[in-house]
Amino acid sequence: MDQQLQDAPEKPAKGRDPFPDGYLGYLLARASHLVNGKFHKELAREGVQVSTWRILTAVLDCSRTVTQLADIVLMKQPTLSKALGRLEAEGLVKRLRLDEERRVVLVEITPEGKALATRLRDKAKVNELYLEDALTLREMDRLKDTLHDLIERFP
Amino acid sequence: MDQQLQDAPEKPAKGRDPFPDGYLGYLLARASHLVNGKFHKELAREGVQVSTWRILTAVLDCSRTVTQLADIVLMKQPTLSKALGRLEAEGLVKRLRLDEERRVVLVEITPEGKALATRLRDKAKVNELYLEDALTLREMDRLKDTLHDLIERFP
DNA sequence: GAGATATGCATGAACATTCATATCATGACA
DNA sequence: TGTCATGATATGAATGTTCATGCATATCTC
Repeated sequence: MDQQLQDAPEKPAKGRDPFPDGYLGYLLARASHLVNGKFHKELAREGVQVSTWRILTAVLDCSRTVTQLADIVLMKQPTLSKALGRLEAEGLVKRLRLDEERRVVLVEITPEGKALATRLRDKAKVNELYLEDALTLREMDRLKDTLHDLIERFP
Repeated sequence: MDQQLQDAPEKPAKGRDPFPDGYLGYLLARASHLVNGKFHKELAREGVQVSTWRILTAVLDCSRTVTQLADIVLMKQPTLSKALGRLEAEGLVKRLRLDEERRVVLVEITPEGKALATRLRDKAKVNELYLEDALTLREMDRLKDTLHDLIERFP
């Protein structure tokens, strides 16, 4: 048992993996945690919450309704509504109720929000460059394509 | 702007994506959310928490220290300590302080825990079969290899 | 071998997320 | 037009997570 404790579990050797190492769900979670975690720490250093980053980025180029946005940013709708409250209080987004369909709220970024989002997005792009130490550009593109397919086709 | 609101944002067409769709961090998060989310709903139906599933699976084949385990299950150490308290109260794991190194706590699965974990793991394997509707086995293997490489080599 | 430093885990208070449900708007239809 | 089913968003209470920190143990240095 001591031997099992000594080697670092975070980097399982390719090939063995009983579980959860060979389980795609785990690999995806781990890769996501790793890649995003690095950037999230940068955000934390700037005092920016992850939800702020996700939301602003998602509405930077185009306004979205709350429900659409919840799907994009991978949050439950109530979680998002509360996060929007915070962002609105900070003046980073505005909520507008649509006239044509008064149940719907459109989330729109403010100039302040746009400034912050643009700055963060640039940092994120830099962060993505670190990936080139781990994967070739070819592998990256293939990985992105595969993930796109998975996302589009998963039941 | 209406047009942008009408089409489903969750399935971006391959090729366009300014941001975040073309951002690998987002694709990984989304794929992980999708694949794991489906299984997590199954767990919820059985009244099993995600943390329970992750922890039990991680110690099913081999005991781990708290710190090791926190890394494996992608949780912060305090979060894990509290989850372990719950699991221990339910009789699914035991915590043993090591004699050789009395700072360290070893987390060991109990027979009850093993029974539950085995059952859940089987369900997870079934869940993974759904992936075959989205990706070929070849693509799956390649994806797993790429993720392994990414995890091993990311700075 | 005593003091300084580091490591592993636990815990309380602050904060975020979630579930269930409320609220309000819309559309269908009798 | 009034009622009902449905949809979009908000909110309160319960729950979970995290940060900061505490305590105990181990290691290092002189």
